[in-house]
Amino acid sequence: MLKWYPKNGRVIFHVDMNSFYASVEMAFNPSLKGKPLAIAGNPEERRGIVVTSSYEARKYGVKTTMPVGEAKRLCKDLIVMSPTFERYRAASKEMFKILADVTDIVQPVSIDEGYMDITACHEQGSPPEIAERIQSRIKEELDLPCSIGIAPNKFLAKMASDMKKPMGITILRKRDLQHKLWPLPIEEMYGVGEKTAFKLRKLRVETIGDLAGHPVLDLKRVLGINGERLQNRANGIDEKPVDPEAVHEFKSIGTSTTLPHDTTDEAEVRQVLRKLAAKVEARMKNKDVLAQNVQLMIRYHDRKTVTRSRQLSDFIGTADDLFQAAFQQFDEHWNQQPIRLLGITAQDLAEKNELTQQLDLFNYQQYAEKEKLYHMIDTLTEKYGQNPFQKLKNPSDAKITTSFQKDFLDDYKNK
DNA sequence: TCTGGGGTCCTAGGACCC
DNA sequence: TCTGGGGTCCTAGGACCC
Repeated sequence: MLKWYPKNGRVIFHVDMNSFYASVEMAFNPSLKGKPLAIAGNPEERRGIVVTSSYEARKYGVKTTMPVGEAKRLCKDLIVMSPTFERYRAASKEMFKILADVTDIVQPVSIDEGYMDITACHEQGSPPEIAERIQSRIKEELDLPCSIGIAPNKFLAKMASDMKKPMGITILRKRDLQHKLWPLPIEEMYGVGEKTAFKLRKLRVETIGDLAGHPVLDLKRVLGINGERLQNRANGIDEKPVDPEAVHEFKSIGTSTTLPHDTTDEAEVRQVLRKLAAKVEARMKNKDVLAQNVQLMIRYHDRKTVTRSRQLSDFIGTADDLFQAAFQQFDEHWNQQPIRLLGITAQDLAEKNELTQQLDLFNYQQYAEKEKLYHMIDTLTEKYGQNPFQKLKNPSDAKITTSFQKDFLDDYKNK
C-alpha cells in the first residue's frame, strides 16, 4: 500500500461535483431524475441564461451561459428551474463534512469543488481506495455524483477530475503526462481562456504538449509572467499548497444586478443601489468585516462596463455608508447613457476585531503625540510668553508635520 | 430575446516621495 | 534651467474561473 505514497511528493485530490445545482434538485425531487433539466434565471428579468444543466440536457447541446430560449429550442422537453441557493449551500456543507472526515487539509474553492492533501493519510488506505470511499459516501449519503482527480499537485488533480465525468476517478502521475495531458487541445487547460488560447494558437501552440515544449521567452513575450507559469503547469510543475485557510481570507464582497429594463432614471438607480448596499452590508456583517474601499460597477446598454472605486479614510460597514460611497461614484462618473447593470463591491476588507486592536494602537500613538505637543507648547510658552502661536508665522516653524498635529494645535488655539 | 452573478489575480499608468 | 531612477500607493480594466 505504501508504494502509492511517494517519498518526496504529495498526493492531492480534486473533488468536483457533477452538474451540481441540477444534481441537488434531482436529489431533492427524485422524479426529476433522468430528465433534461436546466437551472436558469428568469428570462422575464433578462437573467434567462442556463447556469447548470443535467447530463440528459447536455446531450441536446444545452450549455452553461446559453439563453433559456435557445436551450428550449434545442431540447423541447427541457425542464427549467430557478436556482435555490439555500439547498445548494446545505448540500455543499454536507459534502465538505465528508471530505473533512479524511483530512483537515481541505481547501474549498467554490460551492461544488475542493482540494485535499492526503499525503499523510497512509493508514486510511491507498489513494484510489480513499477516493472511492469519498465518492460512494457522497453518492449514498447525499445522492450526489462527483468526480475525483488524484495527482501530485493541484493543477494536475484539477485536470484529472475533468477527464472522467460523471462519477469518475482519474489518476494523473508525472509519467502519464505525455499520453494523458499533452494530447489535449490548449483550450482545455485550466487557466487558458478564450483570449489566451487565441494568442497561443497564433504561436502554433495547439495542444498542452505544444505549450510544454515551446520556447519560454516567446511565451513570456506574448503572455507576460503568466506564459511561464502556464508552461510550468503543462510540464506538471505546480508547487502551490492546499491551503485550508484561503477560504477565510476574503478580499472583496460584492453584489450586482441586471435591471429588468435599461434605465436613465436616477431615482430608480438610487433605489437599486440602496438594495445592493443592504445586501453587501448583510454579507459583511456575517463575516464581521469592514471595508476601506468601495467600488461601483455600471454596465451600459451596449454591455460596456466601467468600474469606479475609491479609497476611504475610514473603514465602513453600514448599508448607508456603502450607499453614499457608491452613489457618489455614480454621480461623478455616470455618462447619462441607459444602464443595464449596477453593482457594489466592498474591497480592502479588514476583520472588525483586528481593526479595533489597530485603532487602540492608533489612539495610543495619538495619546503619546499629544503628550509631546503639550510639552512643546510649554516650551514655546516659556520662550515667547502667554500666546506662543501669535509669534509663529506658519506651522512649520513649530515642526508641525502631521495633520493630526495641525488639528490638535488649531483646537488648542481656539480654547 | 445575446450573453448572470460571484469572485481572484495581474498589469499598467499616474501621483508622489526620496 | 534642466531633470535620473526606484519604490509605493491608488485606480481602472482585462482575463479567467465556477
